[in-house]
Amino acid sequence: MNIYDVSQRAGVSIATVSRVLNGNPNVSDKTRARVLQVMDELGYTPNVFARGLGLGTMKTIGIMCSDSSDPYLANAIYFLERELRSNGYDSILCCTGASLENKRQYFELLLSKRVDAMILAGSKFVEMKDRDNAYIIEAARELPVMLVNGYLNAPGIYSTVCDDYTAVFQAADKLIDSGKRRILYLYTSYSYSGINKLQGYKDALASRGIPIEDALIRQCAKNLHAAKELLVSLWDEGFSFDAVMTSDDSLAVGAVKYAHARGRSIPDEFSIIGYNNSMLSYCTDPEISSIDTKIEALCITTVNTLMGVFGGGNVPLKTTIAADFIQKQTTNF
Amino acid sequence: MNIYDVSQRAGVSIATVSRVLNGNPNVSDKTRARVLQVMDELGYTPNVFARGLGLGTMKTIGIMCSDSSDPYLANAIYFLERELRSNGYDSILCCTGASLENKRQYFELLLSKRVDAMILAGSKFVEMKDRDNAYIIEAARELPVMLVNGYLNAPGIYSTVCDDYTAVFQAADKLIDSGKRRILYLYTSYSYSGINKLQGYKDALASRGIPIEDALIRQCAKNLHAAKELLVSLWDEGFSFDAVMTSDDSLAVGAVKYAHARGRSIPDEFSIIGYNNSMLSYCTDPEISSIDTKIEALCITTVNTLMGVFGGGNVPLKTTIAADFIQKQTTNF
DNA sequence: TCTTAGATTGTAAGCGCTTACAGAAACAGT
DNA sequence: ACTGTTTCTGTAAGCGCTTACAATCTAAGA
Repeated sequence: MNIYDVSQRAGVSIATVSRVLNGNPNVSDKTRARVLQVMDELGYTPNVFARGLGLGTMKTIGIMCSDSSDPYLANAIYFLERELRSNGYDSILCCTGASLENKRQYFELLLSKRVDAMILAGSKFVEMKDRDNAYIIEAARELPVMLVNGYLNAPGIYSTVCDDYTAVFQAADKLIDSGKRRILYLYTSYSYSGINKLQGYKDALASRGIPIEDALIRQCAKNLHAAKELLVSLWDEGFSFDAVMTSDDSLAVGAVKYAHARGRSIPDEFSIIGYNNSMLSYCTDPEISSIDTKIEALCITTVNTLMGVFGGGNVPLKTTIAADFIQKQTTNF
Repeated sequence: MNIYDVSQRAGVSIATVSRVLNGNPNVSDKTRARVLQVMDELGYTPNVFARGLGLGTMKTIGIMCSDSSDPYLANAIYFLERELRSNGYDSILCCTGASLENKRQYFELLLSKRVDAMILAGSKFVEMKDRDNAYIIEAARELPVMLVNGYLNAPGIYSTVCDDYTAVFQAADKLIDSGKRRILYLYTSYSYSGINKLQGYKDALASRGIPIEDALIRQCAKNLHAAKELLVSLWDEGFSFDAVMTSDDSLAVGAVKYAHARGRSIPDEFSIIGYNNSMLSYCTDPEISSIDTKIEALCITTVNTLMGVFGGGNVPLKTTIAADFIQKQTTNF
């Protein structure tokens, strides 16, 4: 059943039906009502392909995320999806994995689907080397590219970021207030937000006159057991520390396990601060104090910004949202 | 740039280009090579709308899940997506939330997008009341509907399920072997798999001559704190139990918290078995023994079955996959 | 060299919709 | 009643692709 059937039954031309479909005001109320009724009677739904062909758009946004099984990103997907839908857009999801080549490939794939915009969820999409981001920058000339928690300075690329720097700075500051001096910093990768977090840590220490020791700053696979083992081995080597901040909750879970394994008492003797305030931070005993990056707000802002771009409004290229420190049981502020 | 440009440049007709695009064998090798080269030179990608219009399909599968932030479903999404893509299909994801009305609505939405099939991930899509499933059964007359871990007996509905019954039966049996007699069963909902799990529990007890007490079978919100509170209050009321099995890892995490709160020693005095073997079960200390439902295998099978359906093969309506018991630290088998 | 089947390619008619443009209808002003 | 406007509707030309069918070419056999 197609637009022609509807037009026949309603006794009008297909152009009129199409106008009704598209909310064109040049249709008399009477005609519009009749057409709508016929559509309803027939249970007509327009063919999206034909529509897309004519309009050149299918009201679909491409969402890329590096790993939907990361609870943080899974949440992001959920919120992005919900917000897009409430604005009348659908989404095509691509989980790219970590490899740059995959990201490029999936990106192309989404572009070939003629999506109206791309949302890259998670900071993993911005590479350190500029030339590795060329494919994004180039695409942004054709369609809006939205980065959730990432930043690239190029026309057509809109960023919604969390103020990770301040969040970590303040959290570290509180740790220092609570008497900690040897604060370990565990991070998983040098992404846009990863760099900001690390800088927040360094500046907080510096601002309190605490020397920054490279040995206290450690990279670690994003895996709770890896984090636990790292801390255990550092400790067993005699390396001392009285708190740990991590760039991700999963590492903080590992820190709790380390503390249990080596009998360190939390939070007084040993404090832990995670990041993302994900479900993981509620699973351990004690529950992990963590930084809530307001993922829902980030996603809402991202979609609102995108709609602004579609609407032709003058939209800021970068929006920053403040994070919240969520005090649970691994700190005693 | 379109197929016409390519045809011009390659000195052939658009029909030939189209044939190359579709892998039609009636093209000489020489011509094919030339066309492919021109496509490459021009960076040509076919317009999906036009293609969809012509073919009546866009090689897109609708995926519905009730909640992508559930780690189990997030994983499912990841695997489904990956498998579909490797078969040349894209996916449109819808996270429906719990309400039946939403599910219906999103279902319609995906149908209107002319997806080639629907995958419903998670057992939450099969309602207890048959008439609430009517919309699915009806849709299955038009296009394949795949249930991941759910079962509906109707033409066109293909199920890939985990053998939850046996998994729970055997796990309960081992608990009994290890000396437990008062085994609490915590479940979140009466879904297809929920019913099977519960039956496995009951039959295991019955087969060992242990009476089934209704008071030992408890429903609980899917929330670790709710589970903890439930156990704490049962215990404080003097209700005794020496093990707990849950229909979801999140409840098992709550059980660990309860054990810590009330000083019960795991696993000897108190054993815990979770379900899904998700990341949550690795976060606690001790880590939770859990049942691995082979989500990856389920997803692979689902997609393979779907491809079989597309290929016109004779495909079983229901495939069952065995689960694995993963022994960690909350049991001592 | 002439046929002829088989391989290859081209022509043109859709697929269902949008929309520029033209035409009809309605209405007000004279 | 006659124009000039304004409002509404219809016609028809795409959008870029697929594919049935017709046309052409090739090469083997007579």
